Amino acid sequence: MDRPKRRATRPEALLEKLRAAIEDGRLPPGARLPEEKLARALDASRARVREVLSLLANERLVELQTNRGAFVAKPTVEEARHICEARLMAERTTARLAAERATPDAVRKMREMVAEEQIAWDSDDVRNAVAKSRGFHRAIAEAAANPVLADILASLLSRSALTQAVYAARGAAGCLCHDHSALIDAIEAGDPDTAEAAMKTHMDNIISRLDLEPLAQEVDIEDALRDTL
Amino acid sequence: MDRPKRRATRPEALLEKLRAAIEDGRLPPGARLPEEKLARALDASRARVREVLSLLANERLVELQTNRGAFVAKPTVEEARHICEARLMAERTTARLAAERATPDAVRKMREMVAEEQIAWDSDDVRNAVAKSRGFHRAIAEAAANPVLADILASLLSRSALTQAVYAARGAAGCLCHDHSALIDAIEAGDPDTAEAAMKTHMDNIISRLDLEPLAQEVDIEDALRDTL
DNA sequence: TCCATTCGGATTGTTTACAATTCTCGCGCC
DNA sequence: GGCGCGAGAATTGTAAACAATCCGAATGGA
Repeated sequence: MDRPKRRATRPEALLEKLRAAIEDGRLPPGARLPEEKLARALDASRARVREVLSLLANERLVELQTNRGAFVAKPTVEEARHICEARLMAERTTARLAAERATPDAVRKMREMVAEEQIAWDSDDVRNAVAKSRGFHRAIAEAAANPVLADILASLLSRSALTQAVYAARGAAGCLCHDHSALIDAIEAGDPDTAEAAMKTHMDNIISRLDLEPLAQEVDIEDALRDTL
Repeated sequence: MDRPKRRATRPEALLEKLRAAIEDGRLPPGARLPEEKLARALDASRARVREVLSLLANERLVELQTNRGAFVAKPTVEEARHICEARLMAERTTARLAAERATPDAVRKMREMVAEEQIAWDSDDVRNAVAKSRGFHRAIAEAAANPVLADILASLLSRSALTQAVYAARGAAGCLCHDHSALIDAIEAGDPDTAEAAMKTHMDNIISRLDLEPLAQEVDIEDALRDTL
């Protein structure tokens, strides 16, 4: 019963495709998401697209405006800070648990991800490099052997991708592979404290490369133009 | 334009109603959720009910079986452990942040919740008491002033309610108000370390009152009956 | 020339009906 | 009496049509 009759995309695959497109910036923050075009592009019914959009809205990856349609979410500075804070929490715990539970196989996967990330960086394939970086963090979550925690972290990683797209300082996207290596070493050594500390410095690095201060998110028109009158 | 013409329930209100019903056990784990009956009971269209069910499935509060319908989720022992672990993480961070940021108003709300919880306990209204207990934890999350974190915790609280419904040791549901008071004191004093510690012991208490060991979740029929043959 | 208004196209929201699958109950057979 | 089988009912999955709303362009007037 595996004949190619299975036209169209299954619901979860559909969601995954859209999420991936948003995560690596092919659909940038603020982009419009017309139901019918999505349906055609993904070979699905409009109803299904609608459902997927509703799901993504619940994850705060898209914003649903009544009677106006769906848009890729565009986090405010405020929200970006909250996401970073939550992610710091999740990443630290994940690193600690991974150090306690990681199997050799899981460690191998992490190193693999970092290697692929490095290759992508070397060939200036930023999009792919950032994707591999996410893959690395997901690999850690897998090693932590807690699907609930992994889901939380995955969601925060997705939203982080959005904040990076909006607030990344010029030319400074993505992680530093050096940090990654130190992290893996601590996890492989089974040292939770060191792993957590390494993750903390890693996250500090990531956050410090964000431009959360200077952007005036919403300007008051009157204020802005008062002295030009 | 506020005339009562607004028949039926708005989508988010709908979701909230269902979630609440699941949280406080009016819809117990494993319960069937026929779309049409829900639609009638909530005065909504079937399409909308469908969408809400899909949302709740994404939160793992209901399980969606293709062609078979929706059921209130019934966490396995494994999953229950994972939820507890994740919740411990979220609660500790929340308590710490609340201690750093709580306003007098927020503290007042916490005390209010605890008081109402105590009243409910005294009148043997278990369901209401547990609900107030959740409200208390939510109040802390609000004081932590991080909506992202608050959403994560809220989701984990919902799922915790499910695990409690399945695995709570006989007659030992809910939190201990004594713990709550100590926690609030630490938060009010603005002492993050003490608050986090208090929350940790509180969570340890909650978890220790769960029966996660003895239940054989899925029995192998052959094994179970081998020596009776 | 600029602004307000209105009309048409496009997109979203909702309902309806229909197709497919599963469950239940009753019948016949072993 | 118990088991398997099959028809009917009930429920879910899907698609299509309709209604409501919003956006943009063209028109008319100041």
